Amino acid sequence: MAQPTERLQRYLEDELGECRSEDVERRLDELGTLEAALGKTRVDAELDVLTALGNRTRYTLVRVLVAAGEELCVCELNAVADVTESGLSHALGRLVEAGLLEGRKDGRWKKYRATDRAITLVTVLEGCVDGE
Amino acid sequence: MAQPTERLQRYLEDELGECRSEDVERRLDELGTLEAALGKTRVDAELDVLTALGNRTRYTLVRVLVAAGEELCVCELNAVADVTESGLSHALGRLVEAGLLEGRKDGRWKKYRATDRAITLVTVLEGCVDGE
DNA sequence: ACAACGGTTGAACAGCCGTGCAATTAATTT
DNA sequence: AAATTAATTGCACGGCTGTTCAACCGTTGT
Repeated sequence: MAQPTERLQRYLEDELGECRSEDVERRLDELGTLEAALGKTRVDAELDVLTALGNRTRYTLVRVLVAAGEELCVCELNAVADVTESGLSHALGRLVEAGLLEGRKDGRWKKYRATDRAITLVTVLEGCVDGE
Repeated sequence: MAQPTERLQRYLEDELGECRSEDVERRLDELGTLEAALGKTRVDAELDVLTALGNRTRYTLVRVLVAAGEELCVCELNAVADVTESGLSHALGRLVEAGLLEGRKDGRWKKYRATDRAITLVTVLEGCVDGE
């Protein structure tokens, strides 16, 4: 949303053959609508999920929990994640916050399992990445 | 992979009632297998995609291009992304590298469109996040 | 050939993010 | 009740990442 509308003007002239300033306005409006249709709240939520997954420690945890197909104890996950117990806890917290894991306290142990959201995302990612 | 195998030992005693050191070995092996099955190369590729998407500028670009359903010129995208032209270029480059966009040079203009991978991921994300 | 334009690239800097340390809470055991 | 254990939390620091600025390349037009 800077002022270089001139470039867009020239581009539209190239594409349409002709271009009045109202054409530029219209195009800008279309693009604005396209962007607005995303919805900031929604994008924020999706970004939260993406950034939660976009880290080796956290992604590995999710992947393992999905693969396990059952809940695992923190002390078990500790053997998987290459971080301090503290770091592990931070990671798990972030993932719960993003709705990718669910935690359950069982006596003095705490167990985590992957949510449907996590399962779906990991499965799709696995499917569409690396077919290459 | 630290030395606190003792905690896992105690946990397994709790779970199984009884636990010999070979049980701990077995569990550690299971967890190791689970982790190894992920495949470092694959995880790396997936992380690359996730970190590429996990940024407001880049994710917005992908979202817009998917919603547009057609290729858009850099000068059009410039109206959408809230960054310098240079920043825009960096973002687009990163997305191409992650296999989320494809670029095509058309005369003096350059156009980008979303790949199938991007379409799939955005669609799924939109579907499983924020139904809440 | 030169100038202008569209877009990219590399370097540099600011701000964020992941991790570890130390202290803390909650549950269990003695 | 005190001590031990499992796990979390706040803080601080180092490193990574996103952005901008400036210089550059390729194409188009004169």
